[in-house]
Amino acid sequence: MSIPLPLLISSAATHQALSADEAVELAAAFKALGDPVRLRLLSLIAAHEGGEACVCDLTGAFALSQPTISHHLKVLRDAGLVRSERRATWVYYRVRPEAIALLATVLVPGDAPLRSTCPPDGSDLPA
Amino acid sequence: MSIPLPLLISSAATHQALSADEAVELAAAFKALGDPVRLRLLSLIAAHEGGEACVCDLTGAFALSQPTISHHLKVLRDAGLVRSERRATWVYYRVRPEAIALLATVLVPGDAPLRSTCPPDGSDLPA
DNA sequence: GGTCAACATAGACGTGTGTCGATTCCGCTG
DNA sequence: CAGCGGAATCGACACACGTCTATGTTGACC
Repeated sequence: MSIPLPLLISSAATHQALSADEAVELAAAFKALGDPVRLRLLSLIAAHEGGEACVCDLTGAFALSQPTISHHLKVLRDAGLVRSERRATWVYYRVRPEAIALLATVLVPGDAPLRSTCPPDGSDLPA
Repeated sequence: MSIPLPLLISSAATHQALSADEAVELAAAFKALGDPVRLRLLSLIAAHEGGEACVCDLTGAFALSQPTISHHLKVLRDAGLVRSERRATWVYYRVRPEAIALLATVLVPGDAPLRSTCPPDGSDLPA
């Protein structure tokens, strides 16, 4: 009975318009995605074997300097989209799926997905 | 057999890392979402009755000048996230659900959603 | 036709962002 | 300990972005 129309970009909990605070927080994450290099970095990390990649795996994929890649990784990490972990000489980056899933949920409210309609089973986001 | 891990930020069609061209296109859309005012605008439009709102409905929700709101609406329109239509004196804005859904699909590849696992029924994105 | 309201465009200004080269930090290994 | 390679930080610079005021454009109404 709720959800009168293809209601998008809503607060995941209430399915209402975003509050100013929610918007600020979410916009920071989307802003981090708003650069082609960072999108590809995220993609490369996710697609790399084991779901993680060290910086040396990533720098080669771009015609950019190592500090620039490092800067973009920092932006992604500050936005909460990736985690980093030092192991010996190398630093490994890994995607934080909860953060990505939250963004997707905001775009398409969970129990009214656009692409396929599942019977509501009450499952919620992991963590 | 495919999808070794929580594979995110992938090309919707191939489930592989994004190409440079895909990344440029998608980043432009995410960048448009990377501002709190634009996120709230999108949210307000989607939540408004009939799924559309005129500019006069939106300007009152912000402590910003009318030209600034107009500017943000133009950014959203240029990114393909909303449509605008003039009716008499007023211009009505409406969300383009396909565009939003595409972004969500990139974040969480369609047939391996994070939040609920549906039986694959082969349905694809509308339009 | 004149006037008014809704909305868009133009120009200006301060701040933020992406990139670089140079340097520094950290941990391994002779 | 010295040296080396991987990665982060620093400082600088050009450009993009968000906001404003002022002005233009469009359609309705007297």
